[in-house]
Amino acid sequence: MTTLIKDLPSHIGEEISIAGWMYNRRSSKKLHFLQLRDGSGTVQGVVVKSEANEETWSAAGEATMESSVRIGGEVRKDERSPTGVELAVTSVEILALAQEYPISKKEHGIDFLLDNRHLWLRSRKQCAVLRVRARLIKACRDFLDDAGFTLVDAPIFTPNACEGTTSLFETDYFGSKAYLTQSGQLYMEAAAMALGRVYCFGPTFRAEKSKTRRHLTEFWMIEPEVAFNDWKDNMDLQERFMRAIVGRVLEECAEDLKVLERDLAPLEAISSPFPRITYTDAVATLKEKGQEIEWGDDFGAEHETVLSEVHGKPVFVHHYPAKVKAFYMKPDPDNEELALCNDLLAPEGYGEIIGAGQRMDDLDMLLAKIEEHGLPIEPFQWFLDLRRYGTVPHSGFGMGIERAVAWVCGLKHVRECIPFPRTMYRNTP
RNA sequence: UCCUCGAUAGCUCAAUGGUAGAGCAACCGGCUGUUAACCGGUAGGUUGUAGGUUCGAGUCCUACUCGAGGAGCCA
Repeated sequence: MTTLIKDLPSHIGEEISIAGWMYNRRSSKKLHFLQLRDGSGTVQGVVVKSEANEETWSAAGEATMESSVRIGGEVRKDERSPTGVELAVTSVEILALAQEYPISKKEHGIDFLLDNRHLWLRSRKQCAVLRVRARLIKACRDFLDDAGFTLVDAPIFTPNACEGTTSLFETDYFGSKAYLTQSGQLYMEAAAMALGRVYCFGPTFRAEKSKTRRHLTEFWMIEPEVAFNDWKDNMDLQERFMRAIVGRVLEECAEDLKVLERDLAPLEAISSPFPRITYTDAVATLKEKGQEIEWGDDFGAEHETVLSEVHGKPVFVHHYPAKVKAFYMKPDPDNEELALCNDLLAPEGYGEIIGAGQRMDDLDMLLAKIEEHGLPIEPFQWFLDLRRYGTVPHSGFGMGIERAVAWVCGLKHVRECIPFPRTMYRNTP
């Protein structure tokens, strides 16, 4: 019978057994302090030479860092322990003696840590990030499921680009070309015409040679799409969505955020309404702040940082120039130069975590846009069918999971927000 | 693709052009309560690769390889 470390406080005074790994040991002549972890938590096991049998004492001294062990002992209350309990060890069984462990207690460089990502995952902070990621994903899905959305999985192999401009990973598909998806959105538009409210959640691939703290070549994106929602309904949905998921993480991951030393104030600020500014006003604000930008330019990373710093909470920027956005964005009927789209910029310099828009629902205009962007018509025939058979206004958005996790956890780089990051120069381990 | 920076012990880093060093990890010893434990000792090196300058190169020069940060693009 194995007890989880996290459950130890409810077993005080009992003789129990735990199974896990020894992540550190501190020893003196007559004492071993075994630092143990099992994935659910950590606890200190104390072996006293005068009280332990010889076998237990020597096994405790022989276990190397990260050896897997089964430890038996009595759970004791102890005020010196951070968790309030420790284990008075009566038996130590070494399941597998670990070789010299590469990751030491001192600091390491990022290159070494990424080379040893498979081992780095065992450290306290990385475990906390993975738990926050899992909770955040669950919060996303729960929110959408409860709001009447149906999960619809989009294909990973696709015959064509969703957005023409970005580069795709090309694969051989039985002699012809196929690409790894860069968005499930077009397929969600089809699904929304069937089920009304839908979303997909899956991996996304971009072959862009981006080398920044906000980019991965493989990342996860959640993409809701809603029939009959206009661009404004869409922003309302995003705001409720963000509030729900960040709120859930604040509630359920307090311990992990503490381990990550996350300042909670910027996260708690999401409870008040998010500012909504037009692209045109945003450009004016940037000029006031001394930024170099002209109307019609897309924002750079620094522009996004400056804009989000003005408000200290997520901020919507809407009505971008149609030119800088994808072909499927619906133009504003009052000003065709503008698109009915929005981005959500996270505070603290985390940049764009949501890209959103109302979709082009008019067949002829969509045809014209596809031609304008120099895209082939044939692969898009099925997409055009959606406009031929009962087209409706619809809109949706995509949120990058790693960017959201980076912001929530207060991490500098998205590569720590995914278990095994894929970047331009790294696809191992 | 472009710009900047970097590569020295297993790891993190030092070393004015003049004998390659420290801390951590490992190993041995010491310590009755440690919290990245502490104290003493041992071992550990073709300084990323290939050339060049020099009496002498970890250090200066050239090329290459690998990586990091940023730009563009995006989530």
